[in-house]
Amino acid sequence: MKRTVPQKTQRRLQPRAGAVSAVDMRNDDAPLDLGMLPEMTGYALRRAQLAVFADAINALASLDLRPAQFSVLLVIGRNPGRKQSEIAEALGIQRPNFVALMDELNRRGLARRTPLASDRRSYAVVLTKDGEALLAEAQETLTEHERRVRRHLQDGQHQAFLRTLARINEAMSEVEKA
Amino acid sequence: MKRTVPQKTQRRLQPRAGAVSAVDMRNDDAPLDLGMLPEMTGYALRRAQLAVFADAINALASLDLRPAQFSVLLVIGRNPGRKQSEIAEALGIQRPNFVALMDELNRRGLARRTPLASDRRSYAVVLTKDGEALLAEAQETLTEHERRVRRHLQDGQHQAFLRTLARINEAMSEVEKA
DNA sequence: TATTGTTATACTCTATAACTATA
DNA sequence: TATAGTTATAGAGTATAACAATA
Repeated sequence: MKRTVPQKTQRRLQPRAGAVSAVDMRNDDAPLDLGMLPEMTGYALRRAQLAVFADAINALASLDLRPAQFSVLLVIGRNPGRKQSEIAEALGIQRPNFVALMDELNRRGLARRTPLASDRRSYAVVLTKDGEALLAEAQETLTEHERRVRRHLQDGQHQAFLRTLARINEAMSEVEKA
Repeated sequence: MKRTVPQKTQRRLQPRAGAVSAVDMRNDDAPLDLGMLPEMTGYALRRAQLAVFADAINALASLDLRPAQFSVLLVIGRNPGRKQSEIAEALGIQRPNFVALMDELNRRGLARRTPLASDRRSYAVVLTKDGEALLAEAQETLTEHERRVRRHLQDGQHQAFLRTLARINEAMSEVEKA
């Protein structure tokens, strides 16, 4: 299998004595240039969100809860007796994806579906005593987590920061519809 | 459109002769209570990140690029000849997951692997002409996207905002190691 | 022994179509 | 016809173990 002319993939053959290509002259130790990425709002938002979530996920793991499970417990606890689809919508979770989530909370004895007499297609969802207790623990755990996050924001700064995040969220979500 | 009775909120029809459970007495029209969620930094970060990314994803879709593909093109373009594993690490992408990403860019003629004479285990990755052209287009597209995002930040505010995001990212990433 | 690229695999999250039983 | 819950499924994204070639 030998070729004479334009090798199909341009394989860089042997060093060919001194024939160091431009590619090989680079400094392999320098940190990579990320270009415009660090100045992009979305990139910065994503990195910060992942870093904050890593701490929250780790904290909730001690209760065997993931963030989505916590948010479901919280919203059911705050709105007992609402329909399953209302809880899902409030959290931006699609109805089909909510089923397994709810099944798991039910299996663990944390939440229950109860038939609605007024509409037999629907279920009202409520927390069990165990669910309320676990929710209370999770809220304490996440309050500590939130303190860890806010340690890195100057006093009073986090209010303005949260407002900015909410404004971006609302404004960009509107654009989305257009 | 007047009504004599303010039943708007109490529209639980068919009270069914006292057979109404506590669950059924709720106001089904009120927006749900999200509890502590809106005050949590991580929740606000996530919502904002998703909203901003929705716009970026939509913008990049016209070039048949996803955000991860754009970031790979960008970092290769800025650091031509680097090893595949270096590009992946700079973007926080695990080596096994980078393979299919790189395969796809290669299949589309946007990037190439070229053998490294100095270490025959490694490949240096570079953009093709097509890859450079598409990268340039994508950067223009995302610069417009970034303008749309910053329209919602007061003048000069976005610099402080980006710094805050970066500080949170760095600080929380350190904690992570501990 | 350690590292690079790779394969295989698995689990989460998300998104859509379509079924059922009700309304 | 339309809606609530469900099933099935598919696509990304992400994570780890292990192998071959090479260092």
